[in-house]
Amino acid sequence: MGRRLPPLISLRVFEAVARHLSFTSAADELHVTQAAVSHQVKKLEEWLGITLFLRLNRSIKLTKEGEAYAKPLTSAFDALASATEEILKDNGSQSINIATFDSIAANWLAPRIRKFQEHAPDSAIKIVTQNFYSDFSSNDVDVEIRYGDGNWPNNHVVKIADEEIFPVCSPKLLGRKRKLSNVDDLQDYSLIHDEMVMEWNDWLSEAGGTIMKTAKGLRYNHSHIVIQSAIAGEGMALGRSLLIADDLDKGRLIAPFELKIQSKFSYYLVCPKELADQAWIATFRDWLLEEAANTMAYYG
Amino acid sequence: MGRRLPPLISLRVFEAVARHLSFTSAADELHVTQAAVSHQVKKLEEWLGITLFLRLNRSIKLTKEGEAYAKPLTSAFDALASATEEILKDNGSQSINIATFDSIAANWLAPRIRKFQEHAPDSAIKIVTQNFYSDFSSNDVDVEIRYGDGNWPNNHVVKIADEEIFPVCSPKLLGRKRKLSNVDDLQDYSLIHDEMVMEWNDWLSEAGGTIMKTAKGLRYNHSHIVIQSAIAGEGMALGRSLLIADDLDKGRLIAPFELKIQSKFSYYLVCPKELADQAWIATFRDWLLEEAANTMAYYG
DNA sequence: TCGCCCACATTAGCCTATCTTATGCGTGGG
DNA sequence: CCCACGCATAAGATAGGCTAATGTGGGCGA
Repeated sequence: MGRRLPPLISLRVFEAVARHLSFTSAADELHVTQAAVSHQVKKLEEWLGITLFLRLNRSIKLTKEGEAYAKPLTSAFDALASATEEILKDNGSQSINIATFDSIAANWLAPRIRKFQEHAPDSAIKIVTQNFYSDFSSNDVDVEIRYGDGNWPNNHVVKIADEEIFPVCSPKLLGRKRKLSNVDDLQDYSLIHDEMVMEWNDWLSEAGGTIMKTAKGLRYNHSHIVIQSAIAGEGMALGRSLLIADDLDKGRLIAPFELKIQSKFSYYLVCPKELADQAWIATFRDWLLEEAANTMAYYG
Repeated sequence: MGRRLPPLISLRVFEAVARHLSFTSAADELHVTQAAVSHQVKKLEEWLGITLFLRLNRSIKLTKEGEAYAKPLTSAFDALASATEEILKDNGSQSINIATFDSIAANWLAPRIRKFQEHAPDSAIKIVTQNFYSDFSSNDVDVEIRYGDGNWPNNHVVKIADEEIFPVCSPKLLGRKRKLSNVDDLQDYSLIHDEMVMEWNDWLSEAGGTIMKTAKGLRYNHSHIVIQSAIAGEGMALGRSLLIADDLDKGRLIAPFELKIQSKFSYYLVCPKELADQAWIATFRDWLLEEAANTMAYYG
């Protein structure tokens, strides 16, 4: 047939820029840097031997040729996308099995997964909560959201969010106060211990507080019970930023200090290497990243 | 917008394979190896999580899904191609200036360039014959077909064809004979010397013949005059495979020996690096390569 | 029936296109 | 007037694509 096509990546980038009339926001859409977009547009212009954009100072404009070129490209890429959607949909009653710990499921994923359903209305999503890492050997788990150090060789691993640790409690615990001024004021409160997070004494030492002799207070091995417990006003807990964002937002919990300690653990999406390139996993990954970024944006 | 598209190269490869129903011939169309095609198809299948082809033993077949997928892809790529053609056409009264030596122009390029016109009907093609290499500093020359050693730094250089050197003459010179059995039989004929090619004695020594004491015969510095001279029956000449293919084909020249010596020079397409990626140059390059391959295929 | 060979698959390694980071540049806006 | 916005450019890292070589399975010819 001998169709001669420009470099396809350049074409796609150009098409995106033409829609946005902005290199920068096209870069956003494509998840690359502005520099990459600039390169690709330049490459296409050189390939064609035709200037496609007029670079004004704080904006760009399509040239006459660029204008005429962009339109059919948009339709063509739409066609590619919808053909792809179509084939995925027909085949797409795939059930997506997502494993994760109780706490992540209860306090973060479950309240948000409905939004993902809307992105991928044709897939049957199943959330499997378990308090161990899956080995993906059976077929009940496709991907897993893990909390840990990210070191899981032989798997496809993508970091979703870092985590910060800081004391939280029910507003009623502080009474009229909203803030505490000194870390050592914590000594006055009963502390809730969470075995999934750092020890209070470790946190205090990093925060420059006084180490406590005795570990007084409640002790749980599930963060979401700790959170429930804190909400109930049973004491001061070490909160995990991702998990308690909603509770802070709703006012069920408050953070009496500005101080936040960086956890050595983060959240990761993990799946078998073979699945890493699958379309729906990429979709899920992108959604997760965006959602986690939104959550973390809460902290400013 | 957030279109999710499969890797575009995979898509394109798949589309080609779907048309050809053959990995191998799609590879041909795309100018890559069969292995590359296999990789890309596999990649797309993994990305989608859907098998697109049934691999039978001596053929392949589209699956139901593949079939449904291929159709819209073909249209979409057609759309991309025709949009590209369109913009190039509108802008395409570019004049293409091709420089080359007299001999190449007269004996090879000129008889074929009409075919290229058909490929690129909207461009004004100009052939500039000159007996020196262009430096591309002025704008009268865009690309050049050169005969030489390929060592021209700072330029984009692509080899078009290698060259073989062997004696040729008019059929009438040999009379009833079509072949000569021994290289030393050449001693009986008057020799035409071509300064653009190797010396007869160099050729004889490589061919295992006897060196001649005196350089008898005519001497020219333009191969195409040498060829004319040989056709006119003035003697035996050292023919350059590419240039004399047509004359051999038409019977105006014959080659009395099977023996061919590999020239240390070849034919190259040369252009300034900045132009190397331009669409029409790539078109011209592909056409040249194919045409040269056709010519050389004459020698089997 | 045997073995060849045709087409696609696979593996390992190279290479180049693409991307990133860092920085430059020109100008309109506060 | 100077900042900051938006694109360009340079240099270096990386991943993805390609190749060459080889493997595999089963028709097809002798």
